[in-house]
Amino acid sequence: MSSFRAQKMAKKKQEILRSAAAILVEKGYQGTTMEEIAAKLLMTKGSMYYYFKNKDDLLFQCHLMIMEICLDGIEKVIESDRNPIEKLRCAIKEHILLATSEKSMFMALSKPHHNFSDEQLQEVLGLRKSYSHYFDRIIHEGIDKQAFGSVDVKMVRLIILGALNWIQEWYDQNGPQSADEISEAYADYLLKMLVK
Amino acid sequence: MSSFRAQKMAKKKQEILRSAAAILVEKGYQGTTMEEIAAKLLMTKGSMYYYFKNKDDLLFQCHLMIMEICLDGIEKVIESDRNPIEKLRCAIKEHILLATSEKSMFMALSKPHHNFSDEQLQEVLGLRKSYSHYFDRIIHEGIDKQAFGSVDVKMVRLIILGALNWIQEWYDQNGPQSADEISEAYADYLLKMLVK
Amino acid sequence: MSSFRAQKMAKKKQEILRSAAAILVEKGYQGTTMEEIAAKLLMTKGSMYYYFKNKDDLLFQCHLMIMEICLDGIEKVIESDRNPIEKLRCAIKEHILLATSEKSMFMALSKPHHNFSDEQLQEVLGLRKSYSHYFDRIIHEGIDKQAFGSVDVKMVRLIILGALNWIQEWYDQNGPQSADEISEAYADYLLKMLVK
Amino acid sequence: MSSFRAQKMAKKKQEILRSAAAILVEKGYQGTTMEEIAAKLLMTKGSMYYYFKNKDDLLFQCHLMIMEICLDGIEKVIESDRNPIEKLRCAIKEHILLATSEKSMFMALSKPHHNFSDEQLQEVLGLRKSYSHYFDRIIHEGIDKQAFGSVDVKMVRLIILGALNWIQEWYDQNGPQSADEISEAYADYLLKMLVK
DNA sequence: CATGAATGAGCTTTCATTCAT
DNA sequence: CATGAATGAAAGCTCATTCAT
Repeated sequence: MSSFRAQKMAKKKQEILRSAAAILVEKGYQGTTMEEIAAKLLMTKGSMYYYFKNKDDLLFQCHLMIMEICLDGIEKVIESDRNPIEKLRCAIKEHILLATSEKSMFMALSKPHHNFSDEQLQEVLGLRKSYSHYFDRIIHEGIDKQAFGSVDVKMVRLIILGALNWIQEWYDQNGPQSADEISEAYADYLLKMLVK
Repeated sequence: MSSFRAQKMAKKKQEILRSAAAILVEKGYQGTTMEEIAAKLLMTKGSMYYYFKNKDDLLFQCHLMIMEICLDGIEKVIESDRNPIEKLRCAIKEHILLATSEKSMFMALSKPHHNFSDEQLQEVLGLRKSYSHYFDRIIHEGIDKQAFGSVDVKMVRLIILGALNWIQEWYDQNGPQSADEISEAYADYLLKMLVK
Repeated sequence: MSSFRAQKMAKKKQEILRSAAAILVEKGYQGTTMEEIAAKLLMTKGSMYYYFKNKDDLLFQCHLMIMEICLDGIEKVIESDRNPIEKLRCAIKEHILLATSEKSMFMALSKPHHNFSDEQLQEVLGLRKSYSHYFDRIIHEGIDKQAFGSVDVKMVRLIILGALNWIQEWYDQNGPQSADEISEAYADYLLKMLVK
Repeated sequence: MSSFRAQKMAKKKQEILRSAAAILVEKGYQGTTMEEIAAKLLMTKGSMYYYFKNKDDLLFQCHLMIMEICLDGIEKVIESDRNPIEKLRCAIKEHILLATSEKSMFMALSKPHHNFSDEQLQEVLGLRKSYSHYFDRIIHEGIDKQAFGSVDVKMVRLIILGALNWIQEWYDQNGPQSADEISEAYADYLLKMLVK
């Protein structure tokens, strides 16, 4: 009943967010206009405001949605019964696949400080931290199980995430390398930093 | 005489560019206003247009300037008589130092495609390619001299530059780690991907 | 049957008008949104358009309703068998009570010229004129019966109505003076202008 | 030098304020658009923002300007060596002349609470209170000197100001009565409330 | 009848850009 | 050369209004 309506609204919101994410990743926050987002969905500017309070809100929800997808992905990896090496390889692959196919804007919005309210910022940073922690956990596990050498966990994680997020800058859907090949190669090289 | 004038103008241009770069890195292209840039230099908006055709031009020159600094840095490294391992270590350190101290916006401006004219874009991409090639040359040299394993040069370079450029996202001047320490650690870990 | 429906509709209309009047008086015509009016009645924006053609119409009907109440009030006073002094005193009291309790927007909407159609404007002005005439009649009656001095009727009426309508600007339901006390005092002072 | 520029800017500001005041009085805050104000001065919307931070600021300065004019007027009356009756008569005349000729919006903007920031509101209310106090002072003086009966000062002042402010609602520059005649009549009648 | 959803006109505001002085 | 001033295009946002269901 009312939940039906609510669900329909939620679907529409998701649709908008998905579409908006692509543009936001492409052009950045300031470079994206509400009109553009609307036009891509054959809507009008005004209609967006039925679903989202304002541009900031839209961007924020975008962030949340993508972060959730990312977190879902890595949580499954964490909970699997793979060994740490395989876990890290999977996490890397997953991240790259999201970043290339789903237009993930994970951590893609530089300096979110300038766009979000304090409250929103806290939530975004919290989720980012969660995601980072999952990576740290895998690395720690590897060290404990002596699969990895005793590295500076935070540093290594920053290197890995940096390398992964940079892919969006140069990845070309029609380029010579498939996302799969890239992720395979990335996983191989990055793991060399860790395995004994 | 006219060269005197020209030199004075060049100085002023440099001054503006240096100041603008800092703000541009902080707030992004669209988030930075001409007024802000002018205010920081105690100028007025209008005056900027004596030195630069328009905002895009300013951004473009900014890019050129920073790229030149970066290229100067790596060229010196290339021409030194260090071995490949030391060269790569130096290049990494140099890049990080520029990225943290000089507020380099090297490659920091994502997707320049949207702001530059075709002509400008070609020049920027050319310089970026030059910079990349220098890294590639060091890696190739390492492989030839059997200091590095036979890696996929382009892939490894992308990983390295990605990791380096990400530093700007989290680096905090007042944080616990100095740029020096970071660069040391980064160089160590990244080299692990390469050395046999 | 149809009269039953009609009656039910009329009731609803009244309900809406009463609620709308309060907000309109508070925030003015332009400051009041259809949504606000609807929300206060737990309706939706769209539903209002079943009862009223548009916002102007709503405002117009609002005016009519309130004017009718005011006119009813003063007509009863006129028809009573009080002497002119008592009639004027009553009329003043009645006006103040309406203005403070019932949130009368009598003449409260300044410059209605900008919101109403010509036709509507004529009707509103007509009713306003009627109301004014009732005051004039009382004053004339007082002069004829030598209860009042021979004043400029229109001028005195304008003074009285101005003083009365201003009350809405400063009246505070929780203030020290009750509407009753205010009306008592106002009547006393205003009558001093008239009585010999 | 710089004061010359500043003075020129101040002049322009005044010019805008004067023009804006007229429209604001006519159409109210929400009904007035920046474009209208600009158009009347053969300017463009954008230019207004060179002189005023935003619409609220413009309105606020408008208020201040008019209040200052009003206060100047009544201060001169207060300081004159007239007797209380003449002072009150002058104050009333002055107010009416301002309200009719100068398009005074003194206290004309109903419910300023909805448009001003707390800080601004305090200042506006402060000035209003000052103006009111001047009237009170005259009335008190009259009572002390036994020119007036012992009336409720606040009440009488509210009646007077209400009557005066209402004039804007019906005054017509081309009407039969001149502002002078009106003010003469108003002063006469209103004083009857006071004199013994 | 009522409403959820969509629309589009209109408003405030920002800002790159221009130009007379 | 530098600047104060002006401009206009474009953005974000609001809201009266409509309409299929």
